[in-house]
Amino acid sequence: MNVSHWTEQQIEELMQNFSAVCRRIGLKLTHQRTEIYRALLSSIDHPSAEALHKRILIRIPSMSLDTVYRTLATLEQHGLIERIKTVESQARFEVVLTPHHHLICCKCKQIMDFRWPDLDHITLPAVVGQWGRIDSKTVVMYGICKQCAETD
Amino acid sequence: MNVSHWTEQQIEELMQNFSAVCRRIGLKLTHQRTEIYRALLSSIDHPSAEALHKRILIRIPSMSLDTVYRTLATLEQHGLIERIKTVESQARFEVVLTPHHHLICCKCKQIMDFRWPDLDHITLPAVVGQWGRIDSKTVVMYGICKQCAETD
DNA sequence: TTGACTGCAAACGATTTGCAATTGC
DNA sequence: GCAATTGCAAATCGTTTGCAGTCAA
Repeated sequence: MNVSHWTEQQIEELMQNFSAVCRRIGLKLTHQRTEIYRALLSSIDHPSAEALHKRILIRIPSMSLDTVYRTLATLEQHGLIERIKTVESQARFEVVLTPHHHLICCKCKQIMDFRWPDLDHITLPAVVGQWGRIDSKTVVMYGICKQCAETD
Repeated sequence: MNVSHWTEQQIEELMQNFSAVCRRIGLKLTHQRTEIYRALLSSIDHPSAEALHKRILIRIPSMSLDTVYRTLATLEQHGLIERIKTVESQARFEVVLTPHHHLICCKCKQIMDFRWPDLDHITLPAVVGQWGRIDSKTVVMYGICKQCAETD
């Protein structure tokens, strides 16, 4: 299950809060749902749906992978968890230009490049240096581009 | 095919350069390979393999999707094109914490969070403001973590 | 009781692979 | 001529969906 951000007691408090929120927004408190949330709370390593499922199976052998996927989607919809932001599933390609960053419009999915030389000059947080060697540093910004905002 | 970063003439120059590089590194200059590269050069919108394939089909109806995938992989291996960096194909989840960024180790695929308050204070490039409304701003850094670097 | 939720199995989309035929060098 | 490359079809992987049974409220 690996180490968590939280102590056992904090986890219990957060689970209480989870129950309260679910009740408030009308999500049924099923065994599966609470266990999926607890497993994610108890994980520090950003597990994938499948990794999370494997962990939960140890405690609840009947848990199905579909339920994990569906529950993660539900919890995400209600803002209880976050999918780590990336370009959608399809990989996209580009000819190598100079280093740059990406603006992604959540509506039209278009990606715009931009440069940000200042970013290369500001000091990185100390933890980054402690972590290891950095090969690339990319900012991904999500938002709504003006065209999409206007055609709303 | 949509607008390109380049003029017709620049594209021809870049194609010349492409041929030279392929010859140098021992990649055969097949019709498909050059057309895939040209199509990508002529695209400004970060197409997916499938999108690129559709475009090429107009000019070369026999082009197979597999070849597009394979060629993109080959060109990427040789550093001629870049796959836009994201977390690998699998989506990963986390409980909502405070805003943070990600360090991803290319070897062990582990993701580490870090905060970077300074980033929130520096001014964004002007183009970003012109583009539209920003909802989120995430830095993804790729590299090799110390553990992996040591066990090498 | 009843609609929300689950498990199962089958479908799905993006990508990769084995293989035989083709092509650049 | 030979190895690299291609097209085809089938396999794979992560994820989603239809459906019938189950369970929280």
